[in-house]
Amino acid sequence: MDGFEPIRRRFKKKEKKPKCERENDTTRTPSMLRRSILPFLPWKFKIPARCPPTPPSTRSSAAASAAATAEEEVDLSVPSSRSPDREETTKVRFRNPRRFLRDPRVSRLVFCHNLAGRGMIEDLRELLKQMIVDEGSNSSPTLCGILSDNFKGWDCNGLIWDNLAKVYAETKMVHDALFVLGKMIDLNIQASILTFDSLMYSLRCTGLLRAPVEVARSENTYNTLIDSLCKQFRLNEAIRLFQEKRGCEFRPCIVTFNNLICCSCNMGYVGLANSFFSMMIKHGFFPDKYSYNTILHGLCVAGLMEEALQYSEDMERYGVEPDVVTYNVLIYGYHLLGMMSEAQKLIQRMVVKGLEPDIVTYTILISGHCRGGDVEEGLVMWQELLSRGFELNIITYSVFLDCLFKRGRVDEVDWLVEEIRAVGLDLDHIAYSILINGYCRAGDINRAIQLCRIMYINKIPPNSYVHGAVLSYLCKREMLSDARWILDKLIESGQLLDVVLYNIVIDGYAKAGDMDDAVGLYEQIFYSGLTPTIVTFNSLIHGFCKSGMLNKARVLLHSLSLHGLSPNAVTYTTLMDAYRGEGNINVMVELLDEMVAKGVAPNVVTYSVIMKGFCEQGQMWVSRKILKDMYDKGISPDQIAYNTLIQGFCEAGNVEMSFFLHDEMLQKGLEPSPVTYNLLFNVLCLHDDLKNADRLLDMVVEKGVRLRKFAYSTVIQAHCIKGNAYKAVLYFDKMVKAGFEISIKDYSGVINRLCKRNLLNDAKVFLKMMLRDGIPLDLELCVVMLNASRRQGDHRFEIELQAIIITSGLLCE
DNA sequence: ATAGGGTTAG
Repeated sequence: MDGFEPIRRRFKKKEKKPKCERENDTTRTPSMLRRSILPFLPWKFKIPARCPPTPPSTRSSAAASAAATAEEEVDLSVPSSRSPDREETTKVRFRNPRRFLRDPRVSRLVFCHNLAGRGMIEDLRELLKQMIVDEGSNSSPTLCGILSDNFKGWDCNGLIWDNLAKVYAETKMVHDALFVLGKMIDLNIQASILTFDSLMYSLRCTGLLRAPVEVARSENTYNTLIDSLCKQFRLNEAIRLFQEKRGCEFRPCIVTFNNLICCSCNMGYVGLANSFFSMMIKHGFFPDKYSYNTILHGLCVAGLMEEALQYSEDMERYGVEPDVVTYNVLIYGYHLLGMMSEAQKLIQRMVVKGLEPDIVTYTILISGHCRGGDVEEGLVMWQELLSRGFELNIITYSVFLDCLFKRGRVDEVDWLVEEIRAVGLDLDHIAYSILINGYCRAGDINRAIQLCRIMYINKIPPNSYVHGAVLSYLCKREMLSDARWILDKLIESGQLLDVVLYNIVIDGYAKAGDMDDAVGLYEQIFYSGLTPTIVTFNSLIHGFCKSGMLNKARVLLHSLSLHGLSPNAVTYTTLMDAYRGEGNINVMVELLDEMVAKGVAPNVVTYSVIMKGFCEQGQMWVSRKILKDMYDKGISPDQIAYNTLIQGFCEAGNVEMSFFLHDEMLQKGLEPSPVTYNLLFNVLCLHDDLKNADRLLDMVVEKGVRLRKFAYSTVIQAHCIKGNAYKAVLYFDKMVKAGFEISIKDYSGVINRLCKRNLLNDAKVFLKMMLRDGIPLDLELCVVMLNASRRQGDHRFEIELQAIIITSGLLCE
């Protein structure tokens, strides 16, 4: 009975595995555990007393075969279907039970039928896999013989055959799998699509791909085969088979067309999907809701909203009613384009049509709002979702977790994870990677690594997203040798790595100005059998620009086509920014022209770079015009675009225009950023307009805007310079209350300026605050105050300061 | 058989 223990535990808790990691995953402990347990299963058979075991000496092969004709009834003890802890007895008829029940293969196949009967398919497969491993390759004739001789007519017998074929396929014993499949055809047992899938997967690198076609040539085989190829993203082979066999050997069905459309879309070939759509109509099929929804999805993902809407109108015209999926697909399309207002309009339309938004609709909306920076609206949606009583799933929770991280609300993550656990959901590999990415970005590498460990414990090994998060963390902190060490270890492990991981480290080198290592790693990409992407080149171009090798960068731009790559907006913007940095506006504009000529659309960053370039040349009004053009071109300027222009006008001393742009931001629904306020406070203070600076500060704080420390200290120091010590103290206090960490620099900035204006008594107020906060004096600040006290003849303070200098040992440093 | 979540570059 001992051997049952781990198995029994499995009855109680069913574990879920991420779909994509099911295949090929041999490191999962449960299966290793099970594999080591299963051969020792203490399966008990009670051989009837009237049928004593044959003494070994009399067991000749002749006797055995003679006895094999008799059929006898045997009692079998099996775990009870109601309670796995108990056993129950089943009567089974066998030909020659003595012989067969001593054969472990037979007893295991009995167990297999028992498991299948109770729907425990995973355990069934595990047991079959163990048998196959024990028997080795070319064991299929023996096992098939036992199955067909003794188990014909048993319930679930077909299931055993099917899974035997599947497990052989999974164990890469393809010849055995094909043998079983052939026997199944003889016995008229239908093989499942899952089995075909497994076989196809095992055969994909061998020359045996045709084999299943040879053994299983039913009307439906080609459809199954094409579906299976589509599921494995082997579009070329699917199309080849479709073209070769269409008309003569099989008639495609609507599902096959839908699968071909789906696969084409998933691989990014929407045009091809369109052709299949037309071809389907030519074959006399009416596209159904799956056909429409699938192609709509493909169009939406490709950003072709207009065509998608066209299809959705056709759909209605031809009497295929759009359903929730249709609307969700369209809403997702708008989400991808960042057009959440259009998405909202669609919701209204679907409600008018009597369709209720479901959990997927809400997930898309929350994700869209949070990604667009409107977390408040995301929260409203989240509340609505909760109030509707939907049962939340891990995807919805993941979206919300990601929102929290992206808005820097890291302390709220814990309770959400707590809630996920409380409702009985398990974190999956995406949820983990969101957490790990979030913690890495928040700088909490310890939490991230702790989560990696938990992933291993839960048998969800960290994947490329997780490795990428850790590598980015290290690269951002210029811990490049550590990043490289990890990357090398991953390369050594022999698995084909995601080129993104190379990109991250190459970018790290480029940003650090280490172009030798950047180029070295770039070459390693080819050694690893991978291909660089446009991101790889953009990082290299950025690196060359940063190192002042602009010509090299430009040459790289023009060599992209040799690698089959096209420059994108980032490529051009990087180069344009570099030439701008050198004050070479001409080349910047030249590159812009080249970019437009090549059909690469400038984006909001490109425009910001151009505006900055013109501002730096004193042409603010040209920049202002560019900002207006952006609206005409349908590109919404972001905070950085406005800040760039505001900075231009600030540096030109045009306070009025700076504030005009600030107001325009608010009017356009764009929340000014902390940088916007830094610029505005700075320009007011430079122009001695402290009245307005105070007013703005009070107003903004009142509104709950979180300012940077720079904004406070700008105003405080301006007051010091003007000698408004009272105001300086007031705002210093507000800065402290806002929770900023105050250092000696903040105090010395204030004290310096007060001393310069001979406001020694006010300087003393700050000195007291500073000592009260436990911040030690430094020599420089002492000397400043010492000189001021001498100038003002404050001998007492002078002596006090001298004493401080001597007793604190500042002179010895 | 169709829909929703996570990495890299300016």
